[in-house]
Amino acid sequence: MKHITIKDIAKKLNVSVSTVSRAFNDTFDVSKKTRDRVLKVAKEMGYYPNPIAKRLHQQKSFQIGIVVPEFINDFFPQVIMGIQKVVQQAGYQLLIMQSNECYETEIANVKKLEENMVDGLIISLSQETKNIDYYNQLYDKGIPMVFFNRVNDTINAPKVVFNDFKWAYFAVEHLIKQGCKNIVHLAGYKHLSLSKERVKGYEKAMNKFHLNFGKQHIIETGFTREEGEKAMQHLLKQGLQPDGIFAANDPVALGSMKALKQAGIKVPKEVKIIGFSEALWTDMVEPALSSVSQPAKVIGEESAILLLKQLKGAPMKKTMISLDGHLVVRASSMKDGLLGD
Amino acid sequence: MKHITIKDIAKKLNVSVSTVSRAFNDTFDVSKKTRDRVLKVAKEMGYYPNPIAKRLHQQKSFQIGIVVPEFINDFFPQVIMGIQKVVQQAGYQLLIMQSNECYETEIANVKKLEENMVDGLIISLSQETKNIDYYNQLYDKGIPMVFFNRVNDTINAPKVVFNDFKWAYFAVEHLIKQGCKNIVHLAGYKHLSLSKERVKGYEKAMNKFHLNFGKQHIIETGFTREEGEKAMQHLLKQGLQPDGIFAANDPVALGSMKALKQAGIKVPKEVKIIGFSEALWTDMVEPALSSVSQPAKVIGEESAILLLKQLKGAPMKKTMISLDGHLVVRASSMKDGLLGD
DNA sequence: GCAGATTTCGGAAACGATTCCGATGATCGG
DNA sequence: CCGATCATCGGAATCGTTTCCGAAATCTGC
Repeated sequence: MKHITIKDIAKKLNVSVSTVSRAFNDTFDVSKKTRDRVLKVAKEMGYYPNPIAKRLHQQKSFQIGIVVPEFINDFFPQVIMGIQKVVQQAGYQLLIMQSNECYETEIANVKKLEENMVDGLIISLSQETKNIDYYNQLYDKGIPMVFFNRVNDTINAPKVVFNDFKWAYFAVEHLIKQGCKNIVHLAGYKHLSLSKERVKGYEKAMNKFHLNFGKQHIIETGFTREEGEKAMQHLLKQGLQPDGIFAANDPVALGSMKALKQAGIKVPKEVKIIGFSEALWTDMVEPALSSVSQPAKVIGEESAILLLKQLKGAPMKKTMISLDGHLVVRASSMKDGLLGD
Repeated sequence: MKHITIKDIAKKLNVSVSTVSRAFNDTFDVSKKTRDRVLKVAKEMGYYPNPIAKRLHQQKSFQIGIVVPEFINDFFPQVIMGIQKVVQQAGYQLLIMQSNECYETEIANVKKLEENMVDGLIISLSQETKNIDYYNQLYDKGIPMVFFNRVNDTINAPKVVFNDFKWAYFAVEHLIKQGCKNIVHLAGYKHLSLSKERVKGYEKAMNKFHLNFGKQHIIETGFTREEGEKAMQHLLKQGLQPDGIFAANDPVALGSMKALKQAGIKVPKEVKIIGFSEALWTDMVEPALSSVSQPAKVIGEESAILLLKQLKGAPMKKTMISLDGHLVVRASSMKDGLLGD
């Protein structure tokens, strides 16, 4: 029942505990003969070092705190998988918390992680979070940190983001090439930098093809299906029917699709739709939803690598890694969609 | 930069460290006056106790290990949320690992958690896992454990499961009441107890209404959409067209739905379908998929409560908690589905 | 063969908390 | 007023490991 310690081995071999410790840590000042003896007996007794004692002595918890807005949708779990894969090899553990898109719980989570003495933090901001003073204070105190995806312009710590601007541009360009001329952008929340970037990408594509009709074609919706549905219904009620929709994410795209169907408007024949973020169910709906795919796992891996560098003491300037994805074109945005009705 | 310890407070107040410790732990042998003094200064200095030192002394890691097959789909993340909610209040942390449905990594994960000296384990077995000797050894050694959902008959530790038998029965009964007479069950994997239970529920309902045509109506499929699609295609090629399908889970149900549509067979008019587990996208497909909803979060909470009881030293007999869900009836299984085509 | 360098190891301090033991001073009853 | 109880606190051990310091023991060169 009781755990075998370094002392038990020392007693059995009539050596000191320091010798046993040296044998395990492979230091220079222990003879090969005694080291082999120690290792052999330790294996026989089923010894493995107590990580808690090690942590206390080395003044390091070997734990990394993670705060994400949620993890019931598939994006964040995939990011976390990427993080886990990288940090596990370096001997670190993950403490995962979720803010539920709420600023107060987000900060409370970070404080709880601080009390647990995590060695570093990886964070994705909640929708609500606008004030990031606390984070900048932490970072300036020297605590290793990385932010991903939900970031903010004023953050000092390094960031890993998706290239929202570029891929929003490609998404809209794709719609235009499929024949759309009157494209509406159902945007998320204005204050998030990812929304800003996507709006910029939308505008650039529209300008390039001389299709820009101004800000009334950009509608702030939020990120849920219900909000997408309502926005579309509102638009139709006003008598405005676009022929293309670029949605902030896949649920919003789906919501707008439902509203169109209910109004008897055919997708993709009359209106073409493309979403964002590549949810797991995009090819299960009908017509199958085109979308922009983000490399969630890679985002996690890159974030973890950046954090590990900081943990090794590497000086980290205000860096930002911007990752690329790819368009997943399906029936909902095709000129002559085979599956469309 | 450096962390404030109990010694710093002791020095500042000219008392011993033991007094400071007593003040925090609220023991009887410290005067209220000095306790208040200590607490006040501690707050001023921003002190909080080092959890690692506490863990070392108390010979407890305050960590709980979790092993699940995967967490990119929504079921397991929801369970984990339930666990987290309960254990966090009791001061425990979660170390989450995934087996990727592979027996070897599952065992490797458990061993890694042992080395990290977790105080207890919560496990959901992989598809592959048949041999559970290692788990029974661990449990007999006295390590607190709870299994959930993916369990096995020979496990000694307490279990928390969904009442698959009962709700499979209700699902099939629902199809029968909607007019189905020739119902096929697309089952998962035979060796899993949840599949066995669902088969039993299917059979009981069929027997009750004198509709049982034997084992050829039960087809082992696995758990993916592709497998559901193939199974259905195979069935149609044989000239066998059921009028109802009870699927092992939602992806399999969706796969069969696709195969039916491609063959020009109308859902739910000609064939009615019900799935299992209530994936997030069930109301996004068309026709919306009926399903059996499992209380994932409650499963997590109950598992955590059972584990905490063991951690407090409560003797735990071979118990099993069986939870109920509810039917979510949508268009895919309705006699006169409004949304059906 | 001996001074000095080198190898190898034991003892003890340290990490930050808890807790047992004993000592001091105050208080109380008779 | 004095022995005994009680409240309050300091000192030290403890948890399991690492690491510094110093001391043997062996080895090197001359």
